[in-house]
Amino acid sequence: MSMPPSPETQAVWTTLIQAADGARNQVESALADASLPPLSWYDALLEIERAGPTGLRAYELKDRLLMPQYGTSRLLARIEGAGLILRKACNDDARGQIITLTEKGAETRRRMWPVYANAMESAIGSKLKPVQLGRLNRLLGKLL
Amino acid sequence: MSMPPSPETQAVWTTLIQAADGARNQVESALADASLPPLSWYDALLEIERAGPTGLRAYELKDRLLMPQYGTSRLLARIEGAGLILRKACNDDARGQIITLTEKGAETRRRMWPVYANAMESAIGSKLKPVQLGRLNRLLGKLL
DNA sequence: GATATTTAGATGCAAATGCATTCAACAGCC
DNA sequence: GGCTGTTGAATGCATTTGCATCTAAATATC
Repeated sequence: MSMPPSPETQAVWTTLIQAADGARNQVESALADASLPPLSWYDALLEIERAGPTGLRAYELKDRLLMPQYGTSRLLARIEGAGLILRKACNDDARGQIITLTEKGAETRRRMWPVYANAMESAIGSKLKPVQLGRLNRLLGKLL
Repeated sequence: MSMPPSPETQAVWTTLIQAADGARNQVESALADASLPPLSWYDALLEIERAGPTGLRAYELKDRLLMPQYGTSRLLARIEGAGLILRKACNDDARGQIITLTEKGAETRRRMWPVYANAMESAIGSKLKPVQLGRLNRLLGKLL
């Protein structure tokens, strides 16, 4: 069934893309200006930290980050290269690997947060009142 | 001044990024599945078409597409390679170029639209009622 | 009118992304 | 056990992006 999009739909499409790109760019440049790694590293580090000392499997990370498999593989390679994570062999599955955070990884994530948080606040929080944030979040949620 | 982002702000950040990426991916794959060029081509072709037979300058396009200069330069090179636009020398500025659409370019844009429109509708229009679209658009607009 | 600054656009190089394929290990089935 | 299909992860190759720089033309300054 092929309904053409209403003008309102088209307007939402445009502002949605622009707002998201704008916000992301602001955050990315804040991190870059502070000589910190990009956003994708933060997301990965956070998930790995959340998994605790047990660590987690690479495919779990890919699921949580909503990333393609090869993207995860390469992201992990870079992050490991920077010494922020460890990849150990997995006992119950010889193909798999267990990923854990190093102390340096935890520390990097901690240093990234204030910069990230600050940029997020100025790109979003400062632009809307709390009630509006709630409404916006509910509406955006329907798109998922 | 460094206010930490409220949980609502963080929630909006997350859903905003996810919703935008999701919508964009749906549109991009719809185009790819139909063996059509990517979204960025559409935006460029549309702007160039709007400029009419007079055409427009490359830097105007960059301003309208909110793209970095080198991105525009290369995008135009690819689109020209596909024979969808013409780049002519500019009379009043020897550095400049005038970009116009070829018939093939116009036709390609026309063929892309239904696919684009359809994906946009299913990613956005079908998920919200008209009133909600209006509200969402107004809220997103505040982020710009 | 010579010199310095800014602007339009391209490009070399490095890094990231997408796609398809690879390899090895696992799981199911006979 | 042997065979088939599936899953976890890596990688070769081409395309795209980002950054910085470059060239040439235009504009401003003196």
